[in-house]
Amino acid sequence: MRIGELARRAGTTTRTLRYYESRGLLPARRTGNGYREYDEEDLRLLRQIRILQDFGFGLEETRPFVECLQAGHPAGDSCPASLDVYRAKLAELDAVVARLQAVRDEVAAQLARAEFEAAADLPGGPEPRCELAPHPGPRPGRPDPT
Amino acid sequence: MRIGELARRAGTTTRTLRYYESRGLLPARRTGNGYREYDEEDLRLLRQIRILQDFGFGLEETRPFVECLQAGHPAGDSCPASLDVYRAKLAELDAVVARLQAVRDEVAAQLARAEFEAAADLPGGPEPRCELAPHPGPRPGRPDPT
DNA sequence: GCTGGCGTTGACGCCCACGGCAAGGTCTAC
DNA sequence: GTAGACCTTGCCGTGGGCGTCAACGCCAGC
Repeated sequence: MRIGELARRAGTTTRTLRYYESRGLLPARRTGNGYREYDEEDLRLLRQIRILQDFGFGLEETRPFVECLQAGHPAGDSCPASLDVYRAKLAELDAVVARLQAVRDEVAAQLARAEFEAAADLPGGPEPRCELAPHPGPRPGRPDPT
Repeated sequence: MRIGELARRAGTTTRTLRYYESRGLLPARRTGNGYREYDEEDLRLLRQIRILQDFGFGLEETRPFVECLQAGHPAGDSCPASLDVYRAKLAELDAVVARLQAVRDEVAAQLARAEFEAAADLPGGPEPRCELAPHPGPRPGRPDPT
């Protein structure tokens, strides 16, 4: 099949397939007129790439899976190199999630504090500020020059 | 103070400060010779930007905080617009964390399955494959959650 | 005067996975 | 013979937050 059909069947674009080939990820045979020629095996490789891409894997990270399939293994993750990528991605995801969770909690704390201070400033007196603002400053809103 | 000193005191670079100015985030006065001139208030604004940047806020998301300080408020998050940014970022972080967590679990499941299949293939006979790869289609045994 | 350390603007590079467009070649159908 | 659907290569654009020159101006010290 040619590039357009492969793209349609894999739910992607010809531009993407040409990009993969330029990266050496999905090489194509050529017909006499220079057109790229693909087969069902290429469709399998491509689907493997797309699955991993959907998971957020980088293109280079999909390479071991593709090479594993090209080597004739039953699945893209039948090879040790693919498992290593799985493990590395898992560790990376754990690290990212932990970091984002920490940021999330910090932002939540800042929001709670700021909301509390706003509520303390508006209705009652300026009393609660004695602990929250260490040194005296200009109290409420000044006339803004804009 | 001039741009180099401000950059040093804020732990950033002159390139960054010029970039902020080009974005209209941290405008600078100019001395007679064209040099940028900053004061302590600019340092406060810059520190506010840096804190939020470290949290992963985009530059545009820091703008309400900077404007809040410029308007004379005691803190960058003393204004409703800043609180809105906090809330939006919180929701965004929750969504991202949930998505990454789901991907993480999926990758963990794929890894466990692939490791199991590899262990089943290596030591014993090729028996277990009769169920895992019955026909040459892509049969990675995905959990099919939906 | 000359060196060196500051400052200025402008422009390009980077990363990543493509999208979009231009200018052309190729094949099929009518 | 011609429309139009496909294909080719090549190059620029995208977004975010800067890094890294390049080429020049300003100023202090010796």
